Amino acid sequence: MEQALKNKIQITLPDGSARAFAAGVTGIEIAESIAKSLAKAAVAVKIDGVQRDLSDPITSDAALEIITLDSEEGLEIMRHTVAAQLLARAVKNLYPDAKLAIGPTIENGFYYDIEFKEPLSSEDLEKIEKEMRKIKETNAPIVKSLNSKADTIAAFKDRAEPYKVEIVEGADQEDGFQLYAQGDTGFIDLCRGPHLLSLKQVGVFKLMSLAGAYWRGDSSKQMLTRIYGTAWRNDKELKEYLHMLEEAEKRDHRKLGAEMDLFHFQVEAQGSVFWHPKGFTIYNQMEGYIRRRLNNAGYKEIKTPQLIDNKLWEKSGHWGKYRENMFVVPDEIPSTDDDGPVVSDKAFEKLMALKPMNCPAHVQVFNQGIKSYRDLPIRFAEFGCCHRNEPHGALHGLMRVRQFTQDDAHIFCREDQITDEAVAFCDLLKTVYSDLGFDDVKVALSLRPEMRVGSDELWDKAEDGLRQALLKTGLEFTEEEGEGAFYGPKIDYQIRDAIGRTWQCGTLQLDFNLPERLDASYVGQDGEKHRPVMLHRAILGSLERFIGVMIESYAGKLPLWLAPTQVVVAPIVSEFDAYAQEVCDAMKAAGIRVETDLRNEKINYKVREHSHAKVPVIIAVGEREATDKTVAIRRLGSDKQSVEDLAKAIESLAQECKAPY
RNA sequence: GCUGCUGUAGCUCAGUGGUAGAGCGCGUCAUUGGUAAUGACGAGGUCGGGAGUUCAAUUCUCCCCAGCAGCACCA
Repeated sequence: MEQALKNKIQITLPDGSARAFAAGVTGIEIAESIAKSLAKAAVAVKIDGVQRDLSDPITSDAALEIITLDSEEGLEIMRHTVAAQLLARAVKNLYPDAKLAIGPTIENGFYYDIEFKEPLSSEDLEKIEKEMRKIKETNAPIVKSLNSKADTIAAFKDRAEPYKVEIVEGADQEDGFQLYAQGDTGFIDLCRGPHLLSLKQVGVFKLMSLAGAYWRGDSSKQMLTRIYGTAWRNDKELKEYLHMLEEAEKRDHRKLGAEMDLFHFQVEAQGSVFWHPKGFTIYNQMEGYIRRRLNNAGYKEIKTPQLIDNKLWEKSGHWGKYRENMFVVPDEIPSTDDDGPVVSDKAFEKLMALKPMNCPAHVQVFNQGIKSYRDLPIRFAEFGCCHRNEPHGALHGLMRVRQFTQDDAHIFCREDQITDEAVAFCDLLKTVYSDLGFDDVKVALSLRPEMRVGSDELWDKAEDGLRQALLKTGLEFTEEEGEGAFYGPKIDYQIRDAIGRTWQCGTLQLDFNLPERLDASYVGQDGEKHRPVMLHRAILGSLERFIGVMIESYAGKLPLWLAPTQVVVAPIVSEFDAYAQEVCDAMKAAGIRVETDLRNEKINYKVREHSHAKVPVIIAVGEREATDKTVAIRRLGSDKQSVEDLAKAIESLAQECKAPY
């Protein structure tokens, strides 16, 4: 009796029901006992919340959940199997010398980092994919074994897999290394699992691209070849995913920027934007909108120098920590002698740098005159144009440039003002994002790192100040231990765009360091000198990048107030050019950005062209409209027209075309 | 910066060891038309830059530059 009890274990299912099984029962056996269909759909189990293989014996009472392919978790496990079993084995079949590194899953797919003797081409990718299909057809069972450290190392040394050896050697466990084999094919892969029971359960997959990636993400280490792939439950899902990728490509701001004639780049100013009239209209609208918001929130706008002597950068600490990202200029008049050097050796004794940040300059403004505790908080805003010497490979359209303008501001305040300032900032940021169409904001509070300046009391106060501010604003947030900057804790804000991608734009950073280094102070109530706390903050981050995000999120169809051309007035026949001009002039007078299209083209052609150019409102005027003093309005994205009285239309459009603030 | 791929007309892209082609756009002319392409004709290119192989290179080889993807870095 006692013996029998010992051999029985209680398995609790997610619905709360419990069943008894013999100790050593496996997940797949339990699934089969519940329903055959469940066993068929099962890909893994969760035992007490931990993912395990269906074939793992369960030896003690446990809460068990069966993971099926329908779930996101199940799909991820399937992708993992495609990477670690199909892709890895296919590569080893075709390239026996290839060295496998790691093959995790990522959003929408997976990759595998592998060292090849020769670089791969896209034809190789097709070859590998073909081989994967062949392997999948074998429906081979996937069998796991548990091994000791020594055995595992020996197995991979035997197979000349140095990366696997390195992984195992670096692991702190001594036992229980999981090796997955496919039947008796001789293929094994090290993996934390779980994996499918057999290749039979694999859905559809496609290899997507090749890229380089450093071993262990370290740029000083070996560059491996990364093969990216995607896998889905069925063809329909794969098709939808590929379609989504196409859509994202269509929204690419670099493409839309060229099509819509907003901006361009050229080699003579790599990484810097040439704004065209239409693009700069958007830029100016954004800047004007933020300026009004900041002004209303008690900020004072300033403008500080572009070129600053390196002495100040030395004091601020940028020279030591940030110099490789700075553009440095000798302060000497260049020689006009064509044969000689442009500047003398001596010129390098006096250097200046284009500012990569505005903060040290803002402290200079703060430091003018004596500040009293009564003056605080002081909020200096600047549309500061910064230059950063970014690695060439990092440059990416408007998203990553070498010259950009921040909607930057620095708040100088007392320690007791941190929370109020942070609350005010969070509120402002929420309002701005909402005005711009971003209501999904992810917030992270980064707390003290190991290496830091400032006392623990100060950090306590600062971290709690930010935490209270977030709670007060009602923004949901996560806390990231150790992720703060050495000079203070920070809040990072990520917005989610129309197709679900996230962008880091806004930030609020406390700084205990810079006021100290640049000797900023105010006179307290006690008549003594005190250090102000400095808050760095931005909402858009960089105007360039944010406009890029707006273009992609709106797929070029910007809100009316931001559209470079808000209205085009097109006569149907040239007889009514004069009326079109009259409509245009009246709208212009009402503050609308409006143009006429008097070209000798059919109305169809004009509608098509301006629709492609993403003009939000097209007004057609012909005989009827001219006679009745009306306009026929057509909105972008609709093929309906509405005929309205001219004066009324101007009034309502003018209202609609206004910025949200 | 690293790895790989790419570079042909304003744009999208064919193509070839023997001096280059399409569509769109652009220009001219005709056409005055009611909501996503009117027609005809025409102009446009040192085939990214440099070197090499060759009788001959846009095509093959090497170097450089730039763009793209990813990595690393980051607003």
